[in-house]
Amino acid sequence: MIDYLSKLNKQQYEAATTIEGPLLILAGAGSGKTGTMTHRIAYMVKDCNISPYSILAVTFTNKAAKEMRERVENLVGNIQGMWIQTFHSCCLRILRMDGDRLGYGNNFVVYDPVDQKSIVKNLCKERNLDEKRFAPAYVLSEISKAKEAEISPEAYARRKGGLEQFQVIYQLYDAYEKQLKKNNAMDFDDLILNTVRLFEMDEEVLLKYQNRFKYIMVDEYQDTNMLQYKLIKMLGEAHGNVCVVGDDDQSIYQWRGADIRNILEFEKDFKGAKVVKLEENYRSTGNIIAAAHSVISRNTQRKDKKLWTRAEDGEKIEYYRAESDYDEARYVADKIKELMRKNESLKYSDFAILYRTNVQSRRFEECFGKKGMPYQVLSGLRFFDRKEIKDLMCYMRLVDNPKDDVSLLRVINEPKRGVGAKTVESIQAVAKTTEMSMLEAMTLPEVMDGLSAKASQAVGEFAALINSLAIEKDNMSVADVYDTLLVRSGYVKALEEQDTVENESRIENLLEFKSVIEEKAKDAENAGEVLTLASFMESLALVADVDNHNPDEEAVVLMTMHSAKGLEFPVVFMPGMETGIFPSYRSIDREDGIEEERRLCYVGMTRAKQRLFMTSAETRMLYGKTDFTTESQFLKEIDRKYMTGNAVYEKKNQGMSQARYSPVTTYSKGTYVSPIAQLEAVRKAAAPPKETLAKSDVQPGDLVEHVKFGKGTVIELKGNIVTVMFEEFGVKKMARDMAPLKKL
DNA sequence: GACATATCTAAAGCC
DNA sequence: TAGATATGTC
Repeated sequence: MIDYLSKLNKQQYEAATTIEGPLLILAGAGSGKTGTMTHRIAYMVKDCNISPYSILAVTFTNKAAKEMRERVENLVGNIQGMWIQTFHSCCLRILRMDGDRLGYGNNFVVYDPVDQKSIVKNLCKERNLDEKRFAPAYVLSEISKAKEAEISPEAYARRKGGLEQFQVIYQLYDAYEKQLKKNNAMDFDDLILNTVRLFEMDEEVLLKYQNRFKYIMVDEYQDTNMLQYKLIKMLGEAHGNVCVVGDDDQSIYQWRGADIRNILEFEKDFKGAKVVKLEENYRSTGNIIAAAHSVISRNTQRKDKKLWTRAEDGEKIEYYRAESDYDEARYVADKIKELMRKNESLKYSDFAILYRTNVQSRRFEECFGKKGMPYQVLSGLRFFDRKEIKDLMCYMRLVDNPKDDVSLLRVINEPKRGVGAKTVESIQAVAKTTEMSMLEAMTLPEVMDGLSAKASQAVGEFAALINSLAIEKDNMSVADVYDTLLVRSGYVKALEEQDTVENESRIENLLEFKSVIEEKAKDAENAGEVLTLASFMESLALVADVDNHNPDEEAVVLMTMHSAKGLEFPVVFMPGMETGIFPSYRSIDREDGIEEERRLCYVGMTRAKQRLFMTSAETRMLYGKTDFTTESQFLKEIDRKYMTGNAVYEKKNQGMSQARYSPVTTYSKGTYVSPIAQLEAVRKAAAPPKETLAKSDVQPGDLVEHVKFGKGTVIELKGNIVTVMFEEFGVKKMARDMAPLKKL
């Protein structure tokens, strides 16, 4: 009678039709998790007469939220009033509506990690702190950890005791919080933390949301942290209709603060919880599932469950021990060609190479490039983290809010316009005494008079550009503001002047960004609105995924196992199965570290639908040094029955490489010298003397030779830069800084 | 202030 | 090795 549910298996059906009370859905890899969740929502609306308005579904990524929204819409049609959101966007919405009680203006801005870093950097500079001991990344991770545990700066100071190190961090944490408050800004952690605070402080607000969201669903529950757990707990307490979906075996983000106890102890936290296990896998062959199980079952901290499949056993997993990292890449490339020859239905995009660290992509890129095989690398760097995008966003943010000193600092000398540290300091000093924003302060005579002609002109033009746009912004489209900034800031011109491949791609990215603006403008138009600069900035605050994996592109996919979570490919390669790489050397001395690596291995293996290949290399170049390697323990953990290949790992492996993973700490004259620095020093002493080439010695077209890079051709001379293209790099790369060059 | 050179360091990345 | 950042030089 309910035909849209007829495609579900028994467990899926049970999960989708259990609506009242706490429910834990343990959804194994490839078990039809998203389908079950969307059908559950459809069932609520269509068969239980639950208003979409009462439903809250929370995910971690925009992509997941978008996919869920689309699939639910397909099933039930209009879902107006339903919240399908990421944790952060959900909290942002709540805080915009009801956050005034916390003392923030409701137009607060959201600072991303780049902003956070620049604030901490400035705080360190003001205090003249050692930038090694108090690296921004370290300070921020302490701050973030504290916030996730709801530890205030004062509590942090008390808890960490009197150690000077932590006293300083306390001071920074405290100053950081004050600055954010002063700037009317929140960071990502604050979005969750402040929502929890709001609920704790104002019962009325909490009640409002408890009454509204009578049915709550949480995706990827194994990835929640303490604060997110608390948020859900508070919202769900009144009615207990909390359904969480996840897989403890796929918890691979503990290093990012995820607390696996949330899923392991759900039944304790939510009394009377029902548990449904989705254990039938619809993705992979029998051998792949069995092999993956033989690995993951070694973990001690996990819920008891076992994936199974009706599919055939399929081919065994193939293992190849390559001679070197070069040979490893060659093997993979040849294998892909061979498989495509044998099976005409296979396309390049059916193959994925899933590695542990991003640097591993390099060998594959070189090899694929040489063989003319198409590939796409999904790197860790997100579109909106790219420098040029971030720069332009800061320009726009500054126009939108001229008081935003954080953004101003970022772009005041970007592109280089002759406004250096000295000038910036003098502006900051005046801004502080007059309590003005830097933009206001920079045109005052007391600043201008102290500047050189060049600097004062640059400062004047910069201020005029921002101020005029700030006045005109409401009469202009966002795209026009953007174009004006691109041109009048001189940003594009600066990129064009230095004609390198990198800059070309920067310009491409800036164009891509414009199409993002135009897209948003169109969306707004369709909704009968006009896109304002403010709403555009707002919509970007929590968005990051413009360059996600594009399955339609005819290319082999290269990415980390982390980013492959949730995806699937007919053929998967897992290279670098070596101790130190996978499992990572940073994790091998802790059992919980190894367990997380093992889960990652499980995630990688279960991405494969038909074929799975694992490889390792006897020698690998790492950090500029070639070393012998030891095979990963995970290879040994796979039951022999499911695997073939030239495995040599049963032989005793002489642990030649062990030394490099347990670096010796050496102290000389009280200063620490890292082992890598020591090696570098030795190598440098042994290096041949440099032959320096003056710019006047060559002209474009000349053949030159570099000690390390080999032969190349001079492309151009500009300023003091000699740009040489080296044969070995092909057309793709150019190099600068060519001091040790010999003319041929 | 801008560019050149030296030095250091190296995991994964959601919002 | 290669990128990011600190330091040095013009």
